[in-house]
Amino acid sequence: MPVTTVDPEALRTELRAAGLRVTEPRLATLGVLAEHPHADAATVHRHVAPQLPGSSVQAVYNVLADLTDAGLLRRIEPAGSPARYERRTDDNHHHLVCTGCGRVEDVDCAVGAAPCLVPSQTHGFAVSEAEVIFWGRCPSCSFATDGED
Amino acid sequence: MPVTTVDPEALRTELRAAGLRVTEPRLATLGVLAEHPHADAATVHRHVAPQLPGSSVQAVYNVLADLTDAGLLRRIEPAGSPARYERRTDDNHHHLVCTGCGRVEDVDCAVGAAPCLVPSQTHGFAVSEAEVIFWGRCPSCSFATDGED
DNA sequence: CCCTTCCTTTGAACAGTTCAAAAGAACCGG
DNA sequence: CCGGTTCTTTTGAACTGTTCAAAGGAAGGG
Repeated sequence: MPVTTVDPEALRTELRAAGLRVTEPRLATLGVLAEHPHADAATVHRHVAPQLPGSSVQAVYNVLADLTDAGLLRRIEPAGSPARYERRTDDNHHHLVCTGCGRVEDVDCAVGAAPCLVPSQTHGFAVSEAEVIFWGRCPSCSFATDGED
Repeated sequence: MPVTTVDPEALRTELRAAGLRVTEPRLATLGVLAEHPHADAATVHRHVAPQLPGSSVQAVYNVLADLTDAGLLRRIEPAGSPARYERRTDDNHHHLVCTGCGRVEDVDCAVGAAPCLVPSQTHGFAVSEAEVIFWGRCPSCSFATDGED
């Protein structure tokens, strides 16, 4: 199951397998996310627009929502950032988010399956997933700590 | 360092210690959060309003922002929920969030100090905190899984 | 090739939050 | 105890990111 493919043929297959129709906006969106992981809706639209003149931001939102529902995309919402989307849905990994610029990087999880962590108290909850976000300063922002905050 | 105090005297001391002036809106907000941990801005306002007639939602936002900056409150933003605030700032604990109703519960962290977890790859980031959110269904929502989703 | 279903577009609306200026209250000094 | 300065609150509006709804258009099965 390729996860960062840009090959249109593979994208077609992925869409069909998920029970979705193959359309240009969807192919373009998946293509953009393959090259720009963790892009938000506005970023996806910015990169999709040149290939699909006249496409709207709302169209991107629709596509992203459909693909997310179908399990082809995973949506992450770090505090203070707009929602971001990524194609790595098959593994359980975590994120490293820069408190300065919002940059997001993937961090592999030691345990492959969710939930990789178990809470010490469950309060009766049926826990399905453990979401981990590591907050820190990326290399670029570490040098510019003065003016910030 | 009391953390769930409603005693006005202790709240005063806390504010002064943080270098903030003691005002009714702030005392009321801290009081509400002591009784309703993980309340969002609207909820805080709803509980503050009766004691302080004429207070606005914006006033609550200001107070919450000030107290958060001063370190008296911690702000958490689970995906899909408005920002929530809590008074437990001195320990490093995590959260259990219900995917059905958004209910939030505290989960103690095995390791007291942040970051309690270390990422397997740092990508050059200076990691300061590991935020963990356990997603699941609370007891009430577990019974009503049918209609949902 | 047609029909049904799903998708995209368009336009508007919405929630949560933030911004800015003026009025008011808290604290420090005398 | 009182005045002045500084910090807070109020008021009103604006903004971002996102969602909703109706109508036109395209994809895919027969």
